[in-house]
Amino acid sequence: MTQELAKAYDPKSFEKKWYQYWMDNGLFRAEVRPGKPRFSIVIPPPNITGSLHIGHALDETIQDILVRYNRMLGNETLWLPGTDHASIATHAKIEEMLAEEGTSRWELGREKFLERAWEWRDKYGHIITDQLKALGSSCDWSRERFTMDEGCSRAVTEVFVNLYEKGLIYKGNYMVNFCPGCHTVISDIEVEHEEAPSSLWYIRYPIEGAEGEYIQVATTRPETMLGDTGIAVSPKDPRYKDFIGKYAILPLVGRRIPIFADDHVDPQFGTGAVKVTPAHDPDDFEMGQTHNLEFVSVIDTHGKMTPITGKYAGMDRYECRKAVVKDLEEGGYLVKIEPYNLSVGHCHRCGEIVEPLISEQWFVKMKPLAEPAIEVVKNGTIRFVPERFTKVYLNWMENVRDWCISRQLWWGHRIPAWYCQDCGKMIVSRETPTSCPDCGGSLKQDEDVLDTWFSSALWPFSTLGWPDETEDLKYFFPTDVLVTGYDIIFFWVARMIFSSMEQMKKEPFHHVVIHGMVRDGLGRKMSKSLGNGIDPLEVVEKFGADALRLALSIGTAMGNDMRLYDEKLEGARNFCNKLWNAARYCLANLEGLDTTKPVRPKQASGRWILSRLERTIETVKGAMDRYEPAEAIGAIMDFVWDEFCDWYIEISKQELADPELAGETKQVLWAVLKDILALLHPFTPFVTEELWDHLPGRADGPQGSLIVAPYPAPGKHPIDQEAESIIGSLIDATKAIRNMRAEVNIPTGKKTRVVIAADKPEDWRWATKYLERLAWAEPVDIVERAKGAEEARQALTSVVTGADIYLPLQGVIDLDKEIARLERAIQDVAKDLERTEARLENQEFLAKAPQEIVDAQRKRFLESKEKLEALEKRAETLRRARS
RNA sequence: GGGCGAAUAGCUCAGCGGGAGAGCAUCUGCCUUACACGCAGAGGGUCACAGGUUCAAUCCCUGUUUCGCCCA
Repeated sequence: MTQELAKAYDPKSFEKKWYQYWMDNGLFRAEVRPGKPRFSIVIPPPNITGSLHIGHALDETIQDILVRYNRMLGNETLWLPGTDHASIATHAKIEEMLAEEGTSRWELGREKFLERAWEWRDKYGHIITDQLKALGSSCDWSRERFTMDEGCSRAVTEVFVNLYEKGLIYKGNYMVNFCPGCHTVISDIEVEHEEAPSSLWYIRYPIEGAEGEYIQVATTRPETMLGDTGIAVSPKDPRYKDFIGKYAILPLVGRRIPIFADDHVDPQFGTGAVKVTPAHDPDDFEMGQTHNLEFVSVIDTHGKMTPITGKYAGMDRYECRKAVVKDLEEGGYLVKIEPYNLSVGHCHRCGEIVEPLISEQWFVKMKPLAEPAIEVVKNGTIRFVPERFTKVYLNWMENVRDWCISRQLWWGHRIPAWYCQDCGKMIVSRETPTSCPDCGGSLKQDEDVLDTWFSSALWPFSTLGWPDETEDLKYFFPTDVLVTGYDIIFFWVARMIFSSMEQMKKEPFHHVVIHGMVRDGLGRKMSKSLGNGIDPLEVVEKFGADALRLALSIGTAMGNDMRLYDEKLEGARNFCNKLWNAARYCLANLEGLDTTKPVRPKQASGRWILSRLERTIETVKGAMDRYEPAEAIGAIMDFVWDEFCDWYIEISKQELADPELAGETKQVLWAVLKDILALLHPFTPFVTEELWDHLPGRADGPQGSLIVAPYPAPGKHPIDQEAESIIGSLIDATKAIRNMRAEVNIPTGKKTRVVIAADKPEDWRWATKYLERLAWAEPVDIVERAKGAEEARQALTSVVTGADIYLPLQGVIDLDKEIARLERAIQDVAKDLERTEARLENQEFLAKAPQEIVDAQRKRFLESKEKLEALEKRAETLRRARS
C-alpha cells in the first residue's frame, strides 16, 4: 500500500492494470435493482469497419465522465456498449476484398457473400471496442450488443412489420437519390450539397409547325435533355405567353414535347423557360406529375445512359454530356454557355455525384411519426444541451420528408417482404412465410436490405431486450442521457426519438448532450486526405489516456468545436504529473496518521483549504448538473494546482516541521488529497485509481476502489470566511514581498528582512513562520503601523489590507526608482477609487442596485482608500528623504 | 434564401449585467529535499464595429462587417 511512488507520472505503468482490475471485479457491471435510482446511457455504436478516431475519443470521454460520476453518486449505472453493422461501409469493404481476389459479389452469390461478411465482422468487428478500452470507457461489456445480432434483428423486423401494418411504411415509385458509387439508393440526408463552378447551357428547341421559330431554355444538365418531356415557363412571363399550349421538337431526339405554364418556374433564371426532365430532377418530377408528362429514364443506376438513348446508350453521364453538347452545337441548337455555380449532391459515404432518378423503393411515412417527436421536445421531456440544438432538431422534424429506407445491398437487415412468383402478391411478415396464402405459389424475399439507421434508431430499447418485456428494459429504459456530435442529430437522434415515441410510447432519453467536432491545431477538419488526423491510441501511448481525456474535456463549452494539438496534450499530461507529485508529497508525509479521527483542523490554513475545497465541490456539482464537464474539471484543476499545491502544500511544509501542528496537518493533507482524487476520478480514472490505491485508510478489496467510492458532495466541509480572510492576507503579503524582491533582483531563496507595519500587529504574529518559508523573509519584524516608516527609511513598500509591508534594503534603494514604482501603484489604485467613488455618489445606483452590490462597492472603496493613503504617505516620506 | 455559431492578450480558448481571466508563447530570476512534465516574478487587451436598453454593458437588444457550419 505505501510502497514508494515513482518520481514522475508514468501512465503506462498502471493504466492497463486498472482497466483489467475493474473488469475482473465486475465494477462496470450494472444490476437490475428495482427501487434503486439508476442512470443509463447507450453508446452511439461505432461502425465495425472503422477504427477509433479522435471524434470517438471525445464522445467516449464525455460519456465516461457522466457514467463514472453517476456511479460514484451511488446510482446503479449502466453504460451499454455495442457496435453498428454499417451496411454500406461494410458492404463496400467486402466488395473491395472480393475485387482484390478477382471475384465479385455477383459471382459469389448472396449467401456466400454474407458468409464472408460475417467472417470479416467476427475477425475485425471488435477492434474498435477493444480500442475503447484503452480510453478507460467503463462500459458494461456483459451487455454488449450488435445491430445485427439476433435480438436487434428481431426488433427491426417487429418495427418494420408494425409500421407496415399501420400504413406507415409503403413501397412505391418515386424520385430517389441514387449513388452510382455505392450502387444503392440513399436517403435525402445522406446527400451532401456542395457548390462548384459549372456552366449554364442555353439551348434552343424548335417550335412545332413554325419554321425557324425556337424557344430557348437554360440548363445545368444538358445530358438530361434526352429525357425531356416538356418545357415550362412562368405563367406571368409575357415573353412566353404565346408559346403556352404549343409543342416543341426535342433536338437530337425528335420527341414532341408540350410547352406549359407552371408557378414554380423562376422567370429570372436563365431564359425564363426551363426544360423539364421528370425522371431525373426532383422539381421536374413534381411538374411531371401535375402536368401529366411522360417519365423517360435516360440514366441508369450506374450513372450510364439507358438503351433508349440510342447512340448515347451505355455512355457515362458526363461523357454523354460532352457528346450531347457537341451534337447540339453541330445541329445549331446550342446558343451559348455561361459560367454558373451549381450546387451538386454528393454521396455522404463515397463522395460520388448522386443521380436523382425514379425507382421503386420502400419509404417510411414521416408526418404522423414526427408529431409526437416534436411534441416531446417542445414540452421539455427531452432537452437538448446546449439548448440551441433544439431549434435545429425541430426545424428538421417539422419539415421532414418521407424516409427512403431500402438499400440495394446485401449486408444488413433484409426487408421482411415476400413476393409470390405466381400471382405477384406481396406478403410482409414477422415469420418467413412458406408459400403464397392466396395461390400457394412459391415466394421470393425482397432483395433489398434496410438503411442501417433504421436499426440504430431502435438502439435505446432494442439493446435492452425489446420487443420482449425484459427486466433490463423495465429498469433501465428510458435512458437518461444521449451523448453525441451535432453531425448526427438528424441521422440518429431524431430517428431514435420518433422510433421510441412510436414503439415504446415513451422518450428514449431525457437529455441529449451535443458536442462539437475535434479539429487539428490549425482548426481544420481531420481527414484522411489531409493526413492531419490524430490517432487517439498514439496519443494514449505518448501521453496516457488520462491526459487525452483531460485535453478533450478542458477549455471548450459543450457543443463547440475544439482544436487538439501537442501543446494542449502536454499541458494535460503535466497536470497529471503535478497531481502525481502532490500525492507523492502527501503520502510521504502521512506517517502516524490516524485515519479514523474526524478531520477538524484548528489552524487557519487547514480550515482555509477545506473551505476552498468545499467551494470547489459546489462548483463541480453545479457544472455537472448543467452538463458542463469542462467547467467542472477547470475548477478542480485550478483548485489542485493553485490552491492546494501552490499554497497549502507549501504552508504544510512549515507545519509538518512543528510537532504541535503536524498531526492536524497530516489529517488535512490526507483528507484533501482523498477528495481531490475522488473529484478527479471521472475525468482521469487511471491515475486517480492508482494513487487511491496507495492512500492509507481506504477500504480493502474491489469495493474499496475509487471507481465505486462516493463522490464528494456539497456540505462536506465547512465554509470558513474567517480562515479565507486570514489566509487571503497571508497570500497577499507573500505576493507583495515576492514582487518587491523580484523588482530588485534578490535571488530566490536568499533571506531578507521584512517589516510588517500593521493596524493590528497581533493579527500578524502567526504569519511570521509562514512568510519565512513562502517569501524567504527572515527576520520578519512586526510593528505598529505608525512606526513602520521610521523602522524602514531605506526600503521598498507595498500595501495590503491592514498593513504596510517594507523590504528594508540599506544602501541598495534607488529612491527615484522606488518613488516611480509607488506612483505607478498609486495611479492604479486611484483610478479604481475614482470609479468606485463615482458609483457610490450616484443616487440612482444607491437606489436601484442590489444591496449586496452596494455593500461590496463600499467595502472596495474603503480598502482602496486605505491603500491609496498608505501609498501616498510612503511616497511622500521618500520624497522628503530624497530632498 | 433561411437558421446557427464564432469574433476577448502574440496563439488556443474560458467567462459574463457590477473590480478584464486561464493555458501556451515571450522576458527575468531560481536544480527552494513533491514536481524543471517544475517554482517565483513581469510584460501584454478601446473584449470586431455602430447604435440602443440600463443606475451600470465585454456580457442584454438592433444593425453592420469578417469567418465557419447546417438547412433549402
